[in-house]
Amino acid sequence: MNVIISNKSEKPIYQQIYEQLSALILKGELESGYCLPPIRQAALELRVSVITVKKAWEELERSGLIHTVTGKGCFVADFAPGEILETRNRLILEQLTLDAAYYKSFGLTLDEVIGLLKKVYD
Amino acid sequence: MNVIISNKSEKPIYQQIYEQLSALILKGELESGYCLPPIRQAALELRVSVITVKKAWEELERSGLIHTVTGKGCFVADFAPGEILETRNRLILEQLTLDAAYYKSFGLTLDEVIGLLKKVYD
Amino acid sequence: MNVIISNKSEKPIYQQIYEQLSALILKGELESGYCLPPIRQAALELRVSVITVKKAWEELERSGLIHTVTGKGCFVADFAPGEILETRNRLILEQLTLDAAYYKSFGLTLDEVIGLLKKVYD
Amino acid sequence: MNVIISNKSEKPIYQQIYEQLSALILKGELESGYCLPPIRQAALELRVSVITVKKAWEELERSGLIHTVTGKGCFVADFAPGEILETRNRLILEQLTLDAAYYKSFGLTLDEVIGLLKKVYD
DNA sequence: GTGGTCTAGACCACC
DNA sequence: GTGGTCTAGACCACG
Repeated sequence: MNVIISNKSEKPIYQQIYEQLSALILKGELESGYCLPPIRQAALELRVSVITVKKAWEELERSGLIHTVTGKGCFVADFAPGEILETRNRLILEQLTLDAAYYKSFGLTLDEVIGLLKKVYD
Repeated sequence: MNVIISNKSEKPIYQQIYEQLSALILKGELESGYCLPPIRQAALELRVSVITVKKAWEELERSGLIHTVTGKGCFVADFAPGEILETRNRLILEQLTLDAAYYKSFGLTLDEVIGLLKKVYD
Repeated sequence: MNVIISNKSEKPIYQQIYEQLSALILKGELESGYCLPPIRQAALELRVSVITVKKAWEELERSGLIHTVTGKGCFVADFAPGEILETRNRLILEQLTLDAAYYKSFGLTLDEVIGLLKKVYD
Repeated sequence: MNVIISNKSEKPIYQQIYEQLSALILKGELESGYCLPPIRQAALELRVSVITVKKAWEELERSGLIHTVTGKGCFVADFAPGEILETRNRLILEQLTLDAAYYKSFGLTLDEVIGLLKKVYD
């Protein structure tokens, strides 16, 4: 599953799961048609409630990243060629826009941000 | 006060106040020794609860940005020369490190991030 | 068999099969006495479980549309003259009544519904 | 609240609540800014679990019909002029398209459907 | 007071 | 076996 949960994070657990799985799918590490583990098994592995896992799965389905077949399981969705890249870029751009607003609120110029980014981007 | 509150933001109100005031202080727009308005007056201006304002003030004090004098008011803290810049950079670096981790989780290279950042950084 | 199954439909598979077969019978495309394929063969053709096919067959028998003869097979039922039309109309009227209630709950008049229906009824 | 729940319906309870409330909002019976009852109170009135109500409320928010303010309550959203009509028509058209497909599967002509509709549309 | 999240445990429909 | 729904009850953050 390769999902790490932190109880200390201010983010709700279901969202941590959602974000990590969506990242895995959008990076292509989980291929189309791949069958996710059953929610009850995933709940055991992650040591969270079944409902918490289900909530994350629901978000993934709502985003069009997985497809649920009742009685069979949940499968990574098919993507049209290029669609996966497009979705990835949209998600990242949304985040970047928020981040940029934050930096600007401190009066940072674009060049300053780039300079700092180079330092922390291992 | 120059603080804008949005009920539609997913951020709690006290945090919106905290972030905007800390940005004002760290940008130097509120000088050392400046006296913040009494919380009751600020609450009226911002149309929020006194409790909410108090919580924001407490956060500012915890960050060392303001200093409360009982019975007199809350004052923007004194900063040693350069200290204000240092504090600003520390806050920004913390955020940038988190952001960088997020971008990397999608497999983006530093150059790609910089390219996107240039687009959204008006 | 002329039955199309969609895993992406929100309807359960057995119901998809039931609806399509009942429509075929009520439209007269499957005549009285016609012998349905054995459930195992139907399951292979439709690429679904035998249990699923059996459930659809059971629904058809419950509706009086087919008749099972143990050891021989399942046959489309005999209809008295006019009976098939009557059954068809009863099923459709049940659905139409439900639909009409839904439209009315939004305050639509009969004329508005008819107008919209003309647009979507290719 | 004017919501009627049927345990006999094949539709899940949260969806029944969602559909009826969205109909009320789209019909304009609940005006913009109207504050829905707290989920716990609604749960008592409707004699269902708090979570079930919450699920319905979440769907409403996802559809853009209500707006949740943590700690204050849930309010009927503001609509741009005409937007509410547009949304209403979109929802109804979706349903009508499904219904039309069903009628056509039985071989009904448009005129036949209209004829039957006139009978059941009180 | 409000909503947000999480839990454990149950029953059902479907395959 | 799978997911879908519902329950009661708990704790937290926010105002």
